[in-house]
Amino acid sequence: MPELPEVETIKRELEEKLVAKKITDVIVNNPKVIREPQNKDFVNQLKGVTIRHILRKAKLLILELSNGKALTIHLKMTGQLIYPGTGKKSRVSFLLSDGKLLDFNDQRLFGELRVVDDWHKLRFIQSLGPELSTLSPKNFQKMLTGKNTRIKPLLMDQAFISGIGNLYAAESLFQARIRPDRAASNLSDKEKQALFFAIKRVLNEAIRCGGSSVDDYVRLSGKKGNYASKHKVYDRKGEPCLVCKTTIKRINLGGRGTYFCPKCQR
DNA sequence: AATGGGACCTGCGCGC
DNA sequence: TGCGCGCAGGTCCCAT
Repeated sequence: MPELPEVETIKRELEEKLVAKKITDVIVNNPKVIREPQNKDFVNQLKGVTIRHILRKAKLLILELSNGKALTIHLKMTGQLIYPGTGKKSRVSFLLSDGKLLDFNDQRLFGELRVVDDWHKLRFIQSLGPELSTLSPKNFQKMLTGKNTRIKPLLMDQAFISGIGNLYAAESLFQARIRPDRAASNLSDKEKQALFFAIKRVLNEAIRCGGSSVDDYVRLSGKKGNYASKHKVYDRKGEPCLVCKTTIKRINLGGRGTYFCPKCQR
């Protein structure tokens, strides 16, 4: 479930550890995670190139390379990047010029590695909406007007706002005291503003904590992030609300488990 | 156009 | 105990 805070955490750690290092070899243990290019070109295009810059767009990691190409990494649900790695359970390992490995692990094989000429042209990138951090509260308010769809699936719609997934949508809506099944268009201006600041606060705090380690997510070092202990509703079905002690409910919205407090959130 | 559901995968936890 | 099933959720794709 890596979302914006988890990917941002890894991005910062990669930046610190990998920039200016060279990829000297690539060990492919499971080619399934390599989406582009399909053949040996993936390895050939990476061997001997230096990692110049590391970027994050929504939940996608982008490593810009000295040959003008980019290595993009999407962790999807169970992807991990570990440095220094062991190569033991990795799907793909990158041997670096310092003699250490960068491991890409991914239990469920949903993750995606690509080498592309121009990452800006990726369809995934082209379809992304803005990140909340680039918006003003007024912008955000305007974007919500006329949207009859339910607020939680809307927040998770990467074409609308990018970076937010199931966990942070739930936590942000709790902080803003808004029920996840409300129609976006019927939120008051005050609620829209509260939501804007709640998302900002939740994402920033999660980044400060190094992300939420539920399921498989770990930081680059292999250590867990610390935000999971701060969750108010996510994965707390049947437990008492930390504010009012009402039992946290779980409903299904847009095919996703959705946690909320029926009393605090209206 | 918005929404729902399935597909992609694997491991875990549940109920019987 | 062991088995089968549902579930976890990011993204794409198709149907309605």
